[in-house]
Amino acid sequence: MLETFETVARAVADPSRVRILKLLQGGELCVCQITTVLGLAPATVSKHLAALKAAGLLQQRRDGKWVYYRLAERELNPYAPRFLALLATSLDGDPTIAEDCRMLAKVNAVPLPVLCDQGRAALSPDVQAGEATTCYGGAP
Amino acid sequence: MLETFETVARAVADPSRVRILKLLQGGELCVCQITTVLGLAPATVSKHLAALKAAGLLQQRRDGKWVYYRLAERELNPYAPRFLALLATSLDGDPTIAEDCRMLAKVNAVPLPVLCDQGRAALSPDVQAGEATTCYGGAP
DNA sequence: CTATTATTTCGCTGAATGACGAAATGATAT
DNA sequence: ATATCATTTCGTCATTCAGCGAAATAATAG
Repeated sequence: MLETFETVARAVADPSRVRILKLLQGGELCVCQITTVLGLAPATVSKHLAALKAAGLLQQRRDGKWVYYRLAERELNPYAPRFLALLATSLDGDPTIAEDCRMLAKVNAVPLPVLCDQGRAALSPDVQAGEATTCYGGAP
Repeated sequence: MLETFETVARAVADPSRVRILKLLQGGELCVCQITTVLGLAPATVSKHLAALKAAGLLQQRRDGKWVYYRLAERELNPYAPRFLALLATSLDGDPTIAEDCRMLAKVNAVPLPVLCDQGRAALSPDVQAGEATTCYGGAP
């Protein structure tokens, strides 16, 4: 029980994993999308996702070649929902999280095959003016 | 901001530190009391307490030779109260936490000078029957 | 069946950390 | 001042872990 709690707490105690969780507040994303936003190696991201899933914070879904992750709605770990709730109302003003959010908007504009192939090189060099790059419910 | 969050999350992501926080739900305790309950070296406990304090989860008070720690009521870290609230309603059924609670009852029965001097050797060999060793509001 | 592609696992390295004993600090008491 | 005692800091060791590249796996495409 203490160990169960610790697993979730440890999962949340890493900035990269928090960034992933905040990204997924906007809905499910495939691994290559997350990888591109974070700017980390696929192996690293995959490990983080495995840790978050092991903590009951994420769920997985396979669609063809792509694996999509989303915030857990199933309660595998009794503490997971509480940490997710805490996170849902935290860090929205953080510059890194905000930047990730902007980056996600760009990533969403690129088809998956192109994104997976080219990574960040597939992104538009700058945000198009006039486009409402809303993130997920938060203020700009 | 992300770093501020991380500091609290990391502080909570260790079982010894969680045990300390749960112990302090019953009110302030001096270092030697915490040390005795946890069964760890004073140096180790001191470091944990410093980490918890740095995370804004604890406050300190000196009374003569003794230093008392308590859960922070001052908001030094904006995320600290939320983690404390989460912890307040967590782990009450955990065996380790429950055992710590029983141990605390014994510790409270010993005067501080004796406890600091003798450590666990000062504790009664077993719980006295008929004594209501209530912990902190939780069910037995 | 054989690429090709997305993701995961493996093996490694450098950095962070929990544990302890020993020494330093802060405070009281003699 | 000197001694004593509680706590903290320092130095060390073993373990853990984030990050990466390379190799393995899983799934589609040809």
